[in-house]
Amino acid sequence: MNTLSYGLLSLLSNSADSGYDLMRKIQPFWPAKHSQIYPLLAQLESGGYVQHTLVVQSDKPDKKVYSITPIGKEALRSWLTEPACEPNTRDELVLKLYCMEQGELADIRRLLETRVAYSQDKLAWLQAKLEVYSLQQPPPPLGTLLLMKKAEYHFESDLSWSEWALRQLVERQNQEEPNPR
Amino acid sequence: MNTLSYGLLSLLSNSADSGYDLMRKIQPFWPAKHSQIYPLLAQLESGGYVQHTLVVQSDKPDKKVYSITPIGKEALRSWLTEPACEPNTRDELVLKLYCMEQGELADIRRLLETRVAYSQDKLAWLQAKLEVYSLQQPPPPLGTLLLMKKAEYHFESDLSWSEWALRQLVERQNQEEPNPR
DNA sequence: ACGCCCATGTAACTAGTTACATGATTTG
DNA sequence: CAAATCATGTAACTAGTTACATGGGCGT
Repeated sequence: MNTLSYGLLSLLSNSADSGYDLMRKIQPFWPAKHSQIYPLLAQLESGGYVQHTLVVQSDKPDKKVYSITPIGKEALRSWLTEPACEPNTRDELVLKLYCMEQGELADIRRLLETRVAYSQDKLAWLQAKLEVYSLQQPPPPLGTLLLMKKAEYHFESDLSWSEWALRQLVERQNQEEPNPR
Repeated sequence: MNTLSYGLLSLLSNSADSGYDLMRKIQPFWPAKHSQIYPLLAQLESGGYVQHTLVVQSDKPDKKVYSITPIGKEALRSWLTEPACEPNTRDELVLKLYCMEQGELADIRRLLETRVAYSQDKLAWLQAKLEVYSLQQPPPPLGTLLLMKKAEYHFESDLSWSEWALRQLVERQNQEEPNPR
């Protein structure tokens, strides 16, 4: 049982889902491809943590809808008593910024502009989703709200930072080419 | 050439360093163990991107100090012209929060308290480091500043979120046990 | 017609972690 | 006297990505 397995159980503890949907839902919190998820679900099923029923669809391919079992819930319960391991972030942009002196300012500027746009998109998408959730009756479980708020905090700060960084860069650029013409 | 290789080159473009030091410096931006770094450095050397000189030390074990070559700098230059891939974060805590209904509120509370303390520590450490850097003469390269500021933004937001989440949880806890005695 | 979305799976590979191995020096 | 730090490396494993494979429906 690795972290991704627990993550899948965690999603299933809120609602039954197909492997395909689990894959998309877990992306923002724990990136994983379908090729990793399908075998894990089979493994979880053979361990008795989940079970599936085949749902036949006419317009779309048939799917396996997985649901959590009492054994799965017990596994989550004991997992929750253990401390969480430290979060880790891998961001290629920061590695690039560290050696920015080696390249063209225009390239670095493009990288930062891309990041600004990315954060804006993510933030807008999240806020739309939070809006929907706030109107929902009955209100969604507290866990869901905490997650979405965490993502909102994160992208707000990422946006602020990247905008600030871009301003720093533009300042530097102006210093290097003062008084055009 | 994978991202970690470029990351090592990026660090070396600012200062020559031993594998051991590179390992510690790259941690915050791209977690990696020494067992991954040493073979990569050997590979980078055989590709002509870096070279090392043996530095004999009396009080500590001898070390190999790597420095970047013109070929390495050229590799960085072309890497900087390519777009950076999207950042990804893996945080076990969010997976745990998502299934918090399955466990005890006290356990969840402990998890959040741990996170609050963690963010506070990181933030304090960073701000001390930023303080040192601001006094430094000559000022450090812009890239370094951008990175440290990014980390500061990040831990500030993480701290705000985790404190907010903890308040939400305590509220919920009070609702469940109203008017003690 | 071409490509994307849905849906599931396996095979081959790369990336990353844990464990094994060694050994001196400093700190509690 | 035990544990941490410095320093390098390899071996064995787990985790994660890319590529291969299939196939109907839907939009342009």
